[in-house]
Amino acid sequence: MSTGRAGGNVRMVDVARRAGVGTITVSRALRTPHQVSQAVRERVREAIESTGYVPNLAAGTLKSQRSRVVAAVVPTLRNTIFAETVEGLAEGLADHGLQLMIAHSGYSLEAEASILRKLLGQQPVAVVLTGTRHEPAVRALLRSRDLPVVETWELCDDPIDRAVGFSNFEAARRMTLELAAHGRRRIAFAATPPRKEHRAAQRLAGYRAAMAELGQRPDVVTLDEQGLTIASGERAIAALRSRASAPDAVFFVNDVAAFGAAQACNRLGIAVPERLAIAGFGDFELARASNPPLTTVRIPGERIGRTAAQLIVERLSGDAAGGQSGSRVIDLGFEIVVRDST
Amino acid sequence: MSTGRAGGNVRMVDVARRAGVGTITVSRALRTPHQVSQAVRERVREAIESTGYVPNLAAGTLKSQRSRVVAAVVPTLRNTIFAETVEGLAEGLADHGLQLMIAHSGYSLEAEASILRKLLGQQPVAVVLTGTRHEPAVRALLRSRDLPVVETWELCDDPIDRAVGFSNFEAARRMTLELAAHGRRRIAFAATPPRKEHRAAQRLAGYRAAMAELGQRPDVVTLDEQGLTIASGERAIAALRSRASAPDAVFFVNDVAAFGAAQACNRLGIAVPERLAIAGFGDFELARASNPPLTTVRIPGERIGRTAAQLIVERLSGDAAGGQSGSRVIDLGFEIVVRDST
DNA sequence: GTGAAAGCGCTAACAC
DNA sequence: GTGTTAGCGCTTTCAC
Repeated sequence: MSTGRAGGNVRMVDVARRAGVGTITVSRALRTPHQVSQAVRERVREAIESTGYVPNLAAGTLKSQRSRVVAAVVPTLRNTIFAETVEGLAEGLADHGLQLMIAHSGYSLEAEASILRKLLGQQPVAVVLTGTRHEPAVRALLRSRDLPVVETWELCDDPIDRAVGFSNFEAARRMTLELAAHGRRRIAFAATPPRKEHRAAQRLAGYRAAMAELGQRPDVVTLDEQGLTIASGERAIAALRSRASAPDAVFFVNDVAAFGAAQACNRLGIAVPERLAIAGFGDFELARASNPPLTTVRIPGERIGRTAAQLIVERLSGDAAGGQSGSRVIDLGFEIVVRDST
Repeated sequence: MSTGRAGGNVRMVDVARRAGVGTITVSRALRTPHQVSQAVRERVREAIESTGYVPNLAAGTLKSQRSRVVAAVVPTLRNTIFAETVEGLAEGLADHGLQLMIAHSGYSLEAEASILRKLLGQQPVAVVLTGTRHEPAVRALLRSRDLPVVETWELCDDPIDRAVGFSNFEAARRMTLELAAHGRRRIAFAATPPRKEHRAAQRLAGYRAAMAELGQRPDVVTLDEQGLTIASGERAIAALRSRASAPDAVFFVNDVAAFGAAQACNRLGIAVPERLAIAGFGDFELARASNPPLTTVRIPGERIGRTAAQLIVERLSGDAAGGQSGSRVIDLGFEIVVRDST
């Protein structure tokens, strides 16, 4: 392997020598400038500039037992909604000099566990996970350390440390009741294949709960394995047509599929919302662009990230580990957005 | 700040003691297992398991001057297309035990430079950048080190080290000529606001070149500041209608805006492609889902990432730094996909 | 406000 | 195939 040489081989001593100070002064000028006199600070700044010095964080991390890295695991980056959370998180952290290290698990809990183990080797100061379902080893691993951990996108009675999100169950339940309140009788739910994703499963459960409250039989269509594509929504409509008893509303687990469904209806001459109401989940831009625009559930993707960042910063700067500066679980809520598709 | 204690405080010595070997043997069992006897390897494995040991990479990095981290800077993660590149890259690297550290620049070259400086502190073994336009300081900083650097998404005569991508100029030029070949006379181009993104600027230049070849006057509509949203495409159509001389084709810098344009046409009763042809760029799923489906340029987002990973791995495992195992610039090409919108 | 000495936990180099 | 020794470049601790 080629070298990847440390710090372009300029070391802190080199800067110190050039500035005519000790290394510790350079270190302080960098990390706690207020502890260094104006004049020295300036000399150090110049020395850094002229040498092109970049601190070797590995050394600092090793000595101080504290990196400036936060590790995060998301199912995928391809889904805009996680990307928003990640950007919110990255920005919130960067404001405090923390760097995000992201890995994706492909929705596999096993992958999550093994990735996390690798990430922990980087000595992160905090960990952000997606969801509240993890391998038992993950909880153990994280709890045994004195690390801030934030679980996102779901709520949870017993988080590893903190959780920020909203109730997927409640959101789906409310949307289902909303459809019923608007006079829909046979409300179907278009779900992802079972077990794939806990958040999707919770939405399905919320739908089932609402149907039970309404005294109606649930009617679940399963979307393709392939996942949440526009095409899968189109195929779902095709599947529904070949059924004996047609629903008068379909609630999709995701806006992307709902959009595809609306497109398919347009093509097939199925009047939306007259003959079939369509609802989605996520409030992506697609929902507004759909024809007709989709009724959906708006969820606070970016705010989840920002809030997670804030929790981490608080916990890191707060007094000792357990600083209870708020609840362990933060519910950012959701919003039912009614548009013309229902 | 709370501690974020190293390796859950189990150190390599602890594992070594438990397995009845020296630390170096544990180190080897982890990194080069074939150098350790079967029996010892097994004892070490057990010791690691029972102690819950996680190696402190900071120490290894410090000593070996080589981390297992690759740093990447992308403009944004919100754009699916970069997300694909990032996932391809992450997967390609993970196969070789390398961890990706991503940061986003928000399309700002200054931000890119300052972010990169921070990332370099993490002692990455390689760097991946988006685009080939950077602050001069970035080139200098990277060249002064002996690091594999891959610039992506564009081609370039003089890459910092390696480049993987396709010609945005050529792709746009070819699409424009394609539209002309299909009989379009007044071809407009819907561009992003100037200077924002070099790749978009190159597409505009390709369009202009094609128009010059055709002996026609270019007609450029500028999309909203806000960027590449469906709504911006809709507004572009509105803007075009209020013009004296209407184009008979619009080539959008991006599928998302093109999709919005097609929607707007449907709403306004502008026949696509009869009265107005619409072409996009990117071949996102939206392009296929559009009504009519969009003619567009397909670009190899994920392959760019995979190829970048491969180049990095090659350069790292190859002989000394300069190992010329291929060209410095890899053109993955593009594909004009003709659908019903033109 | 500044410095000197010690050592974080690994791995390279060299024994055996 | 395995162990010993030394030291990576910082930051902590303690002194001034």
